[in-house]
Amino acid sequence: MTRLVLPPQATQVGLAVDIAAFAMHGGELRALLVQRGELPHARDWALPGGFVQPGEELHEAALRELQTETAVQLEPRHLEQFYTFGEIGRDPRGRIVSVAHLAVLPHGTVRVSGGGHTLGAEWLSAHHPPRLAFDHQAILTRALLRLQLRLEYANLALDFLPDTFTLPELQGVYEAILNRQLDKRNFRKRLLAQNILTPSGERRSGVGRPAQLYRRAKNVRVAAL
Amino acid sequence: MTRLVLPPQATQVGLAVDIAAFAMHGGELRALLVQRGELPHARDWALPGGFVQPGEELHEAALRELQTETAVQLEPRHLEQFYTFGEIGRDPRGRIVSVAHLAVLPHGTVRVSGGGHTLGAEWLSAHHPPRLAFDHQAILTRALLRLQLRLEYANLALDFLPDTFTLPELQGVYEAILNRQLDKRNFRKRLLAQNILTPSGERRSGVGRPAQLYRRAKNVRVAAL
DNA sequence: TGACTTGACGTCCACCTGACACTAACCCTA
DNA sequence: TAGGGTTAGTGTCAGGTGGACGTCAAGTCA
Repeated sequence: MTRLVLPPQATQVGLAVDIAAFAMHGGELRALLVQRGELPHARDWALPGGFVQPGEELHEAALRELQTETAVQLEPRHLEQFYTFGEIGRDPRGRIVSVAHLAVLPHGTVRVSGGGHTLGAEWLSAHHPPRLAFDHQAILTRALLRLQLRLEYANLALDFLPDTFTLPELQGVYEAILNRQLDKRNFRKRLLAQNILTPSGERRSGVGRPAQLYRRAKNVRVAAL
Repeated sequence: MTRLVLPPQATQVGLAVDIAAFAMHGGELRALLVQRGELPHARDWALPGGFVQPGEELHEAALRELQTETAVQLEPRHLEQFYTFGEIGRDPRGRIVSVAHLAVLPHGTVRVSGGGHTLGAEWLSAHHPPRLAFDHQAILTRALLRLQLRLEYANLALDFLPDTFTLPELQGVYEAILNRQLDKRNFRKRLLAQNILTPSGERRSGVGRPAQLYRRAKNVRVAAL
């Protein structure tokens, strides 16, 4: 085979991935953020992410960075590439192109800890995050939009909850993601009509009337981003 | 300011853009393809595209490549980045990441000519293209899906037509993009209800009953991808 | 036991969508 | 000039969807 070389005008750039990972926490939609330990933007909050290594696929890099920076282990199906940020000047270190990924964290993956070059990792408000490094606010905003779009078709919300859950809890997830209130009755009607929930038979007590517990119906395909 | 350097593990990759450009031609949806003049995949058909140059934004690179390879001059608003293809091995020359763009060619931009390193440029069937180089078939397929999605909300179809057009012509655009037949009466109902068309008063003769000519209504924002 | 809290439920209306068949206007040819 | 060919143009009905809305039910707790 003929020896092939890159043409000289091919720009060499740094290739990175960033991950906007979401979960429910305290009845609120939260994003997984890390506090940077290095320049540039040391001590600022940022999305987890980093450089793709040679021989590594984009989604592999995203999973690895998530793992090392926040100790979150994620399955590939919870990850979706959604936009690539390549603007000149977005990173002071040079031309760095970042392929941004959206991640939905299944309930239980919530324990995080800093690692790698970070000072720590935390779940912070997705709709009102602190000041973010680089162009990460733009990335987060776009990720939220995508998440809201996805919510409509895929039965994505179930991933935010444990195996069994009540309808009001599920509604809470929708409201947290969409950032607006929904009507109780219409919500039930819609969700139950989809036949993706089966009552577990048990009920959950608390304040007020106990709620029926549901689980994902047997034949329902798990949501893939 | 502290001197910043890229960390050593940062993968340097070739950064490219590819463009899936669509137009109507002969009552059919067509994609703009070029015949490669160089290895690899010499003489194969491919999407127009190429390497991003230093100091060049992604969308600028896309517009430039389109211009040099196909002589098509396009406004930025007709261009939308939609997915990034970065799989290892997608290009035999090494790690090359391509940011794929979707382009809608306004009517009249149809004259093309080969240029750059290509043997020629042509409008070929979008739904049944020839064998394509690299992973360009996957890119094209994804672009088509995005185009179909976009068609629903944005009033994207108008860009495929000249200033004045008939309703049957517009319906033809929808059908070509969606790749299925639509009902005349329902189509008219839907489109006219949107108040984005105004009758020009004139009519177009041909075979059969002359059709009313319409134009884009005054206050309608032009579709932006 | 009564007040409070939260869950559960049904109806109505507006709107949208899709299915469906006939008439109208023009051209061309015999 | 009459008739056939061809395409444009129109309305109705049924079913489904989505949103607005109030009331009763089942617990907890003081």
